[in-house]
Parts: sequence; structure tokens; C-alpha cells
Amino acid sequence: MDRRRTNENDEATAKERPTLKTLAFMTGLGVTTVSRALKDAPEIGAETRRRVQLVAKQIGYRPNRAGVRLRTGKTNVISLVLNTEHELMSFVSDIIYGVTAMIADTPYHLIVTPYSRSQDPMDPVRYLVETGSADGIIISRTQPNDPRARYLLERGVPFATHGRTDMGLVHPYHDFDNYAFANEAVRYLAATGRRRLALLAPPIGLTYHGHTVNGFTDALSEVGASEVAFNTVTIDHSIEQIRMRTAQLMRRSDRPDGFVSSAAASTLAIVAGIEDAGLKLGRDVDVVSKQSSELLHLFRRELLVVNESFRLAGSELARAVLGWIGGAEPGSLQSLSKPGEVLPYRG
Amino acid sequence: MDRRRTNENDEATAKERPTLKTLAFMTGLGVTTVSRALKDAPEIGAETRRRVQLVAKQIGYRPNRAGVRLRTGKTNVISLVLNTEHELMSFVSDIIYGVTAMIADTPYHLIVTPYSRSQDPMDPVRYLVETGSADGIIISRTQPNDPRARYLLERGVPFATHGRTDMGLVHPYHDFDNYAFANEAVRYLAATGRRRLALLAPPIGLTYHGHTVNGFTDALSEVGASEVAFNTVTIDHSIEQIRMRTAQLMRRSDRPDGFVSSAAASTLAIVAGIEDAGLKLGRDVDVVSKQSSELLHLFRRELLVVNESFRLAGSELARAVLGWIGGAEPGSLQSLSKPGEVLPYRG
DNA sequence: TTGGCAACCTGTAACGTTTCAGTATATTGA
DNA sequence: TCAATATACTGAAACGTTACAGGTTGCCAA
Repeated sequence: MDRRRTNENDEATAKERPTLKTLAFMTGLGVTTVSRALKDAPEIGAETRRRVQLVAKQIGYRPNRAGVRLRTGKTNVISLVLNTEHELMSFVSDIIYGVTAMIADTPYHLIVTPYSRSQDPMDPVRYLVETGSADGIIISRTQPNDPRARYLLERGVPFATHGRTDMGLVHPYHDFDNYAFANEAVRYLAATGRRRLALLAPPIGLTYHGHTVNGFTDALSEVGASEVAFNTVTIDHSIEQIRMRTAQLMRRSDRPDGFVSSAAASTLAIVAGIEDAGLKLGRDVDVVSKQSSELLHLFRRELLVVNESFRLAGSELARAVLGWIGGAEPGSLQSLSKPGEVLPYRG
Repeated sequence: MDRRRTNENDEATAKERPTLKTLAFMTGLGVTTVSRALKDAPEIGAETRRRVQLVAKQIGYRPNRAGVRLRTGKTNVISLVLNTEHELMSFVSDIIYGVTAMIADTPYHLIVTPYSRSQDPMDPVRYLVETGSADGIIISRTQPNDPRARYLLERGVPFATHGRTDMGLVHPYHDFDNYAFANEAVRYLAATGRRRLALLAPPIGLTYHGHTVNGFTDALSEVGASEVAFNTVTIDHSIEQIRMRTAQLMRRSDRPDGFVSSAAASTLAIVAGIEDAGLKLGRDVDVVSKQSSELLHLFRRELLVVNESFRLAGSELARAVLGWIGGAEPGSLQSLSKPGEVLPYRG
């Protein structure tokens, strides 16, 4: 069916959505002039410009996205690429809010492009590039040698990564300083007398796994504490698995007296495992955990927390992508968020 | 700048993305024929049809979204409208996954359209409709008399609501049976001897506030238990406020011995408040709570939970919207999800 | 007066798609 | 044999936008 408007002439009191043609008719100008006037082109007279813009505002003109996109290739879309199995709930929610807050006053829309375990993480990225579905892309779960980043750089598609790469290539990113987090967590535990520490790390393969492990081990040797290996699970594992492994670990004679945990949900599992083994948090063992919302202290007061804002990450990532689209240098669009102090429960 | 391709003729080994014109050249047919062949139009010869489709698949032809959208008005977009202040974290994450899972094998993209406290909830909906930005809309935080639903029905825009309305108008929805939830929660508590119950309800104004309250009060009179008013806070309030109000309540002599809570995060606050008052969960008071992920039992084993799947909600809402777009009767696209049993901690 | 030039404006074409109104060829009915 | 009809295909136009290549004025210098 053809959805063409019934009033072929735009003279009728247009109930239809106004277009450049409508504006051209109303102002008595050509569509070209109207188009340029709306973008403040210098070859349009100042008075005409103001007049066109006034009328446009009055009748609520909004450029047709499909028209612009077809003609220019510009989609005015940012895509957030998410793994549907392994992203943290709080991550998804907060990063979306961060991104949408940043693009709120722009013409950009946010589309969410998912991929699942069964798929190559490259799939959604390739899809977006090949179909020209977005002007900019945000990817998470960044790897040291990340084929997605490499591919996007090759294609010249603006993007930003949540987490850094380590390929000698320059691109926008936002990252939380997980080295500092793990380092400070260890120091804090050591300062309270804990000497045998275990780390529940991010999944191997992601860049911040390395950062976290390095921060952890560096601090261990600096404070003279030792590590109790706990690398059969990562924060990608299920609650049940982490809990079971923790309980297992805590029943050994060489059990740790301190944990550093990279994710809040995993921390719930660690604590459950500790208690399964009949031990008591705060007495037998301390746990320092990252969290993105203020829930862990409700869970157990004895927990020690470090806050990481995913909302900030979302905003920064969106800012970076928009900046790149706007012509800024990719190298100038990198940010690293420092962890705050390790926080015990405050009254 | 004009981004027109350098090879004006499509004869060159097209490094560019193939279009109908490319296919037309390769098959020796006209673009019209190609277009129709791809949609299995009956007036195209069976052999030609197969040939075109084969070539299209071979070279990876994908219709240009902007072209289709400009010509037909079809956007192939579903928009999820979210409140950035009050949606639950788990809700956002799971509903997005549910929706994306359902639209994965369709040409649809999901865009997230946010609105904040300061805005009229109608704003994003009006924006979407006026700019024709989506073929279908999913809205949450549904009200008994919901102006968004009324508006979308008037405009004939396909949509589905998370939660029901009560305006005598028929439209697709998915809802969790919160009446049954509250009812069964009360019965369970009563069966364990609890007699003075408090309800932490959804925010007044949303339809499921009424459902929940009704299920609660109906069950109260059926089992002969009494209500302890707890309506100074709702699940929209902050953790701190709920906690404080709970503690306040629990210090009164006529304190409740059972709670029904409509959201997991709020339950954490309730428990904290209970403990602030020096009381013990499971001994002095029991709490039945909805949850959307299996975390509450890690938090306190004594909690009693009822599961609500937001992922299911996302899938069902997407299915409903797609169904409406596909021409199904709105009235046939309604679903109500029954709560499972109240679950105590299982070893 | 005229040529040159700046300032301001305009028509046409094109992006990729679908619909409309055909055309050409083969097939049928009488 | 010829017209009517069915089958298979096609060109042109249009959706709304922007880039290109102009077109008019009016003014100034020569």
C-alpha cells in the first residue's frame, strides 16, 4: 500500500508532518534555501535564516531521519553492543542510563545490539558496520587484543570501548582503574592484619582481568602478604559455582583470611560460601568488593566496598563516541576512573 | 560532502554494499522485478524468483533500512520506553534481554527511549509517534487510566504495556498476577502463624498497586489476619527511606510480624530496618518478597520469595507488539503470568 | 556603459526502496 | 485468424533530504 499523503499540495492546513517542502511553501523559498537556512549556512541572508528558523520552530519541524540517512548515510544512532549471558544486571541498566543522559540533547537514538554465547562477538559489530546501522558503537568486555576494536579502526567507524585494549592502537575508551582497586583492596586487608588473600577475578581474556591480577599481586609483594589461589572460578561463573568453590576453599587448612572480589553479585556468593563453611565474615575473613550500587552494606555490614559507577561509564563512553563522530582526536577521548577508598560500613 | 560511490556503474567488482540496482544488473532484470522477486510476489516467475534470491543470498544483499523507511514509513524499530529514575535495575536488564531474544530473528532493532522525573511520561511517546520513529512501542509503569495507552490507541500505533490498564479499552499487555502474589504471600504468612501483616506496595498510581493491595487485603480478611499500615513508603522510595520507616514501624508496640514486599531491593531495606530495630528475621517477623533473580536467599536464608521473570515479560511484550504489527487482534495479545509458590530457602 | 563580483537564492539529481501504470509476449477462446 | 486475456517483466515517480551547479540581483570599478 502506498502511504502517500492525500493532500498532494502542501497548501492545505497540513495535518501531516511538515517537511522542507512545507517550510519552503510557507516561507515562499526553495527547499534548498530552507535546508541551508536551518543549518545556519553562511550564504543565506541573516534575516531569511531567522525567518525560516522561526517558522520551523513554530510548526515543529523535525528533519525526517530516513531522508537524512538515505541521502547522507548519517544514522544518528549509537549502538550499545551487549553480551546477553555475561553482562552484569547493574551494568546494563546503569550504562544505558548513562548513555541516554549524554545523548538526550542530541538527535541520537540508542539501539541495543545483543549477542549471545553461541556467537562470535564480532558478529554484531560486523553487522552494524556492514549495514551502516550506526554512526558510533560502544563495546564492552574488552580484550587486550580485541578484534572488534581492530576491525572498527580499520573501517574508520567511531567507537569507544569499556575497558582498555593493549594492541598499540589508539582509540577512545573509558575504564575503571582496576589495578588501583585490587592494589588498594589488598593494602586495606593487609592493614587490618589479613595475610592470606584470595582474588575472585574478572574472566580471563578480558583486559581488566590482567589489571586486577597485577594490582593484586603487586600489592601482595609490597605488603608481604601471600596469595591463596582461587582461579577455578571468575565473576562470570554462576552464583552456585562460586559459592561451592568458596566453601570448598574455606574448608581447607590453608584457607584465605581475606578476599578481593571484582563484582557485587559474586560477593554474595563468596559470603554464602564462607558461611557454608561455618566461618564468620569480619572475624575469620574479610572481603573487599566492588559494587555499583549501594547494596552490599545492607547485605552484610562487615563487607568492605569500593564503588564503581557504571552510569559514569555510560556517560563517558557516549561522550567519547560523540566526540569522535564530531571530529575530535581518538587519543583525546580516553578516560580512566580512579576508585574511591575502601569503605567499611558507616553507621 | 557527497558520499556518492566512486563507481557510478555497478559493473565494477562492487566493494560497496549491494543494492537492488546491483542485483538487477547481475541478474539482468529490472529493479522492480528484483524487489518483487525478493518478497515472493506471485507475478514473478518461479524460476526467476529462485534465481534472484540465490544471487541475493550469495552476495549478502540486505535491504537498506533508510530506503525502505523513506518509501514505506516502516522503521523496523521497536522502542522500549523507560523511566530513568524509577525502573528497577533487574527490570531494565532482563526486559531488554527478553525483547532482544524475541526480535533476534526479525529485521527489528530495539531502541531505548528514556524519560526522567522532570518530564511528562507522555513526552517520549508523543515524540516517537510524531517523528514516526518506531513501528511499535513498549511501555512500563502502566496506570489504570493511562494517557499513553489512550493516545497510542487513538493514533493506531501498535504497543504493549507492562501491566494492565483499566479504561475499558482493549490493548496488548503482559502482566504478572500481583493480586495472586500478594494473596498467596498473606496466606503463607498466616499459615505460619503470622497475624499482623504489613505491605510494601508498588507506587500509588500504577495499576499493579491496586492489584497488590487488593490481593493483600482480600487474603487478610479471608484468613482473618490484620493489616499494619505501612503506606508512607513504596518500592519507589529510596533504600534509606524504606529502611528508616521500617525501623520506625518495628519499634512500635503494634508492629507487624510479617511483611509482603513487592520488590527485591526494597526487601533488603526492610530487612535492614528490621535488624536496626533489634529484631530477628524468621523469629520476630517473616518477609515474603518478589524477586527477579535468585539473590534474596543469599542475602538472608529466612526470606520467603516468589519469582517474577522480567525476561519473560520482555519476550511476551515483544511478541505482543510484533503480533499487533503483523495484524493480529490486540485483544488476543494479552498475557498474565501466574506467580509460582512462595519459596522458603531450600537447602 | 560594461564587466566583474559578491550576496543570495534555486532547480535538479541522487541516495534505495516500493508502487503505479504500464509493455511485450505467449496463450486461449471463438 | 484475431481479439481477449493471462503471464512476466519494466520504467518512472515518489518518499525527504543534501550536494552540485547554476541563476538573479545589485553594486562597484574601469
